[in-house]
Amino acid sequence: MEQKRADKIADALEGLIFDGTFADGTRLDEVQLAEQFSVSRTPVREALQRLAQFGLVEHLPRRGVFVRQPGPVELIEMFEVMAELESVCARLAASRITDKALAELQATNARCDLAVERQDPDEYYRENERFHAILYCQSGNAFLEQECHKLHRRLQPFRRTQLRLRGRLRQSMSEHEAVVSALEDGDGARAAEAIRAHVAVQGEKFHHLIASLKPAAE
Amino acid sequence: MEQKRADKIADALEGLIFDGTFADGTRLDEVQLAEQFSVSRTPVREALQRLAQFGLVEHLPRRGVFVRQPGPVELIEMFEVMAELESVCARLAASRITDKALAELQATNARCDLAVERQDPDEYYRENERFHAILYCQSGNAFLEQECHKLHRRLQPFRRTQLRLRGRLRQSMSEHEAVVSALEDGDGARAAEAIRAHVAVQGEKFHHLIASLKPAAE
DNA sequence: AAATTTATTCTTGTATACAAAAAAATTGAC
DNA sequence: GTCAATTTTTTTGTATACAAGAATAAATTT
Repeated sequence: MEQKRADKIADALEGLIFDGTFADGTRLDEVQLAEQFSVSRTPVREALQRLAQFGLVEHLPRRGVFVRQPGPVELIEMFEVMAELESVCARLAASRITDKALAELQATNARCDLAVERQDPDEYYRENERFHAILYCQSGNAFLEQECHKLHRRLQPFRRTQLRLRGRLRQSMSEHEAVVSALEDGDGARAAEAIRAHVAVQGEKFHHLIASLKPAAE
Repeated sequence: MEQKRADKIADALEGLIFDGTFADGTRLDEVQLAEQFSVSRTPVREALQRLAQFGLVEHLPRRGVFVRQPGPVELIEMFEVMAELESVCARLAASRITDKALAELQATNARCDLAVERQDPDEYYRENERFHAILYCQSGNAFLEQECHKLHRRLQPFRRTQLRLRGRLRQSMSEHEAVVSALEDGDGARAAEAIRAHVAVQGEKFHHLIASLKPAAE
């Protein structure tokens, strides 16, 4: 499991874009990054190409690569797709999920509950991730699972801010329970609707998401 | 819009993988491809990395890149996801589609009909592509549209063989009409179900798909 | 003769060198 | 002084050179 230098650079750059070090529209200079990472331009270029494929940067031929933060509209769209993908997972999982996975889902949810009691957002975050990962897996469709993980990862920085909303943790919990309940009953339609409502950006969440974007948009 | 050499090489390699010139498991030698395309290793490597991101080849560190044709299971999974994505498009389009787009959808379908009459599979193929493209666009979600196009493109070589099934063209046509009819009524659920049934691999299509894979699998 | 270890070769990953294109700057004209 | 044109400089894209790891072949040992 030897990771190439290019991979590590790509990960590092992804982090720097996520945490706002590189604002939207910033040009990423190859030679500058190269000496910053103490490597040649070659691995830097590889990393940038990977980021371009992931949509984090835009590569204009003969012009350079520029950070491409999603705007409000694109973000809403991505969350809509995420909601629909997870909805599909839930519907498929309703008939395909194993007893063991269902038990693990309940256990994960219980740990979420504990995290809410302890007011531990980080722990909640971890268990929440696990909850969704199980759902993806239990769709029984490995390709769908992969696609979900990709988009999930892409939306990660925006979802973290969402969890800081007052009372959001408890509400998120009850939404999880609705999903589990529907899965227990093998009710695909209900499970799909429950997870869609959980993931979709609507109501308060919408305003909070837009507000969190303001600094970067300026 | 000057296309880099690497882009052209990526496209060419994609074609060579699609048409079976490079069978599953084949190692793609950098220097060999480089002299074959009369370029250096650099653009070849860029092209290979792009193909790896698209999932057409697998890149084992320090080992090389190998053609990775999807097996039967993965193919079924991809078609399932495609069906669900298009289903989402249809559901969203039902409430978002413009009158003009609906008219164009009907016109496209009429041209499909003509192509069936003339027994012109190529013409049908083109108009069929257009039908789906309109649907993606009318979801009103540009991100979803992009994702649909990506997967659609990936599945292209496998879908072409499907259209050669006896009587498949006419059946495909009537399925299109069911989608349009539902969209005319603004019935999202019915439109979603219609397009899902249209795209999903089931019944005869399943056997034909598996059969078409046999040569490559050997 | 079989196996293990060592040496050689081959291939990938990285660095550097070069070429072409775009951006910037300087010079010239009005 | 401003605008345009040409030159300079910077930067990307490509080629080549080098280094390190993996596969293979050879040789020595058991």
